[in-house]
Amino acid sequence: MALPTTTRSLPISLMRAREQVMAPIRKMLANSDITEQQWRVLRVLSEAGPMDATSLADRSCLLVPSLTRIAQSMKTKGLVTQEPDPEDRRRQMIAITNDGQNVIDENMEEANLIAQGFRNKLGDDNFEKLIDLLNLLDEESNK
Amino acid sequence: MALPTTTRSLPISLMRAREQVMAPIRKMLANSDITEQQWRVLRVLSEAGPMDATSLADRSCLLVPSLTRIAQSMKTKGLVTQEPDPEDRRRQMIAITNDGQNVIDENMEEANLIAQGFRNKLGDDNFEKLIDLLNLLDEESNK
DNA sequence: TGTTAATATTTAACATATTAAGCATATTAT
DNA sequence: ATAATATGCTTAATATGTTAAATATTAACA
Repeated sequence: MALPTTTRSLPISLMRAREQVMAPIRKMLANSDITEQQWRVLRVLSEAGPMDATSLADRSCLLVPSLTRIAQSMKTKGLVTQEPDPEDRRRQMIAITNDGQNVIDENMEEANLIAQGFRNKLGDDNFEKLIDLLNLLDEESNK
Repeated sequence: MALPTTTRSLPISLMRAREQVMAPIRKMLANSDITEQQWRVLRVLSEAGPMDATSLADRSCLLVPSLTRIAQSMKTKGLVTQEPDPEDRRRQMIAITNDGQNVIDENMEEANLIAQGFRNKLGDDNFEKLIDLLNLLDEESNK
């Protein structure tokens, strides 16, 4: 057992890969003083428009309690607004503001370059294959 | 843009896959009242023997400040010991205890079954290919 | 209509992630 | 030897992850 088994461990490899992919994104976002989670929230709202907290959490890959806090701090920063749905006052509708959209606009180009960099690193075929396999892990067994 | 781009986003796919892979492991460990991070620490110590905190953090995929507190709580639980290296008293040597090894022994079989489940889900070739691609993301560009 | 169940969100409590600062010990250069 | 630097770890501060409990609203229904 000369070489550590962690090199061939799926959880470990996933974790390390995620670190590598996230690092340049976090670095980019530090200039705008937002976290990667806040970035995801902004991107979802920018692409899909206002939505309720549960849907937003789901699409942003956040747990609902995390989103609650993130939305609060983003409201304070003026990046999003939040108000109850008149149809169902349990629902909190969250929307991006102009300032929030500006953060998107200021960073999207670089974000695309970063994504392209990883694609180039693997090659197009491998890149697509990787995403297919990752998505395959995320299917069905969610019972 | 009918379908969300997040399905083909590498960071998002990595995150979701990691969630799916970790979920059953966390569930298993809840019975032993330890976290997945503590599990990683125990496994590294069990496989590689006592080592200093920085090496342990690196091999456990933890940041050093996180390891500091995790080691503290694991000492409290009696899972590990910690004492300064006589050769260099800046270094803290951390070792697994018998109780810690018992946690490994009690869970390893099920852990292997969980890992095997994901391997079966993808198929052997895809599983190896996936790990290769993930490891490829984690190379070189670490400048 | 009043009670119960379900839904949507928030709060709480504890653990980790991340970055920066602080501290003690070692090393290096002069 | 000693001041400057580097190293290894801890502490601190803020943010998120995770699970459970609490709150508010709506739906179901006897």
